[in-house]
Amino acid sequence: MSNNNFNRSVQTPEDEFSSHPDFEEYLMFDDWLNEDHDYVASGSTQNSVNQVNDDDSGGSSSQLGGYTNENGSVPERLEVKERVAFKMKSEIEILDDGFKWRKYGKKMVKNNPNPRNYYKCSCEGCPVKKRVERDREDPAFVITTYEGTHNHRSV
DNA sequence: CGGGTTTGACCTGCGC
DNA sequence: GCGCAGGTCAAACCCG
Repeated sequence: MSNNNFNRSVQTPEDEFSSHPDFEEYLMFDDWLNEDHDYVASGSTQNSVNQVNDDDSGGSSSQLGGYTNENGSVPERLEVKERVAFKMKSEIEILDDGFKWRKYGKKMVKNNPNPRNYYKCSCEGCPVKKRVERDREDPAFVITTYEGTHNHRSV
C-alpha cells in the first residue's frame, strides 16, 4: 500500500495515529471493551466513551485490556484473544491500516441508530476480525474494534 | 471471471 | 423456558 504510516501492526495505535493528521482523536478504551457498552445498560449516555478519553488512557496498558473480573482473575475466554478498540474522528469508516479486510456482516445494534459492520482479515488463516461503528453520540466519530492478532505482515 | 459486498436467515448466549 | 440482541453464515448480487 502506498500509505507508509500503516505498515506496522495495529497493536500500537498510539504510535501510529498520534502523528497522523486524520486522527484528531484516538484512544484505547479498555473499560469500554470490558463493560461492553455500559452506557447502553445504564441509560446514562453523557459519559460513555468520552469519559475514558478524559481519563488518561495510557494508564491501563499494563493489564492488556483490563480483562479482569471482580475477583481479579482473568476470564479464560478473554485470555487468548486480544482486543483493541479506538475511536477517531473520521469521515470514512474504512481506512487503510495496511491490511486487507473483507466485510462479512452488518447489523443494526440497539441504542445506536448507526449500523455496525463486521470485517475479517482476508489473508488466509488470519483470525483477526474488526467491528466498525459510528459513535451514537457523535456520528463524526468512528469506533473501531480489532479482535485477535495478525499472524502475518501487512499486505 | 474472480473477489468483494449486501442482506436476510440462522445460531448462540444471556437476562428475565 | 422464552425472547431479545449480538454475531456469523451464505447465497445472490455487483463491479473491475
